[in-house]
Amino acid sequence: MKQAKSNGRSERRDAAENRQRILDVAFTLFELQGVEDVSMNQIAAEAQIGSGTLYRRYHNKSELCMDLIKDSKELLFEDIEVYQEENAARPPAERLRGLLALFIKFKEKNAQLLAGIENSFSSGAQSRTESPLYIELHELVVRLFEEMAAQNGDPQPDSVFRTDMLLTALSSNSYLFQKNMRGLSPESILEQLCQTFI
Amino acid sequence: MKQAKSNGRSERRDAAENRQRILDVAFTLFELQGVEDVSMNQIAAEAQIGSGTLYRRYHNKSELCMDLIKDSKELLFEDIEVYQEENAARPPAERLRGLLALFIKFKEKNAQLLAGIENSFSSGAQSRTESPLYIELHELVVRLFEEMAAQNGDPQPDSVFRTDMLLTALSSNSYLFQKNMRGLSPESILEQLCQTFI
DNA sequence: ATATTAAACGGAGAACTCTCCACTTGTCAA
DNA sequence: TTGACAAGTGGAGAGTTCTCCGTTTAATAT
Repeated sequence: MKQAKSNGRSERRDAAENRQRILDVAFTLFELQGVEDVSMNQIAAEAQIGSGTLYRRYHNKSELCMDLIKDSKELLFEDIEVYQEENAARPPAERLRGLLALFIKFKEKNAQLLAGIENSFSSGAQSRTESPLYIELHELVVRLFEEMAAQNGDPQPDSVFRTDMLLTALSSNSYLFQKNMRGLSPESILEQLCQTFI
Repeated sequence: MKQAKSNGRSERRDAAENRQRILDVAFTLFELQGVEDVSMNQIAAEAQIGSGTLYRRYHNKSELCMDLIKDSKELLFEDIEVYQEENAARPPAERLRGLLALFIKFKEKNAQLLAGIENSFSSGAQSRTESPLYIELHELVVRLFEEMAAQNGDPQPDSVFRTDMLLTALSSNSYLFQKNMRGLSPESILEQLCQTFI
């Protein structure tokens, strides 16, 4: 994990220790009290560092959550890739459904952190749509939509737009609303999404 | 405007004056600095009231924005009603498109306040989907979708879900993303929405 | 008029996010 | 080894949102 900075010197040892401590503390605290109810201050205090140090590494809680979820995210994309390869023969619509199913499973497993990511984007800054998770997923989905459009000679419904809508529908806000207010199960959400967008 | 409270005494005169002052100050300040950059404190100070008094009337900036937008909202619904009546003969898909066009015009005219409403929902509290604007719009759109479903005997795509998706696509987040990042004009957004959801 | 009282008031202060910057400390080159 | 210095640190403090609660006051009943 050394040479973290792509240019210049490698990360200082004490800095690396602090980073690890932050991650550990955050993980534990999130587990214990829920992401929403843990403040950056609390994390800093518990990790025995100044809040400035914490903010130096993570500009906001979002970024911290992203770092915490990185491994799961990589697993997700591996799963997706395997699935896509194993089902390369099947029609793209079906492969898209498979991808969505995997993503929904991922959402269920990381609901808290994902909600934390979306709710804690600091004011004027970036949004959900600029996170690597969004961008990478977007790419994959667009490709599938374009494959679908190529098969039937339809007057190309803009794949990028359609993908944005589909992923917006899977944002924590929208997804949790469907679960909690409309009472839909993950399975029926998947079903409805396919019916609406595919 | 007296007897505002449905039960009990009428609103106190000084309270009414304060309310008006708050609204005036907020309107001016929002105009001057942008909704995002005006704090509740600032409004209270400028209106010469304690912040407690401000919060007593509006639990958060969202509610204040909602009060400020009330008149425009009513105009919107009048416009929609007129349009629906004048075009009652046309197919529901077309009427839905008309409704969306009116709503988008409304969004353009009230972009700042609407964004303020969606961004300032205080933490655990209610969301976009519980505002009267959402609920009323939802009702109208569901009706249109159901009319559409009734005409062709399709295996009823759930109108409620479809409406939620459509309105989510028109939330400030999603809408502004399409405008600013994807570079779509209001017209092309309307076009794409129809292609995707109708 | 006067008393009563629910409503309205205001501002201190708790809890938070995030910035700033003077200070400290690993690291690397000499 | 040592010294320069970029990197890292910490905590005060500015600016927010929102709550709490003792005080004031307008509207009503008497």
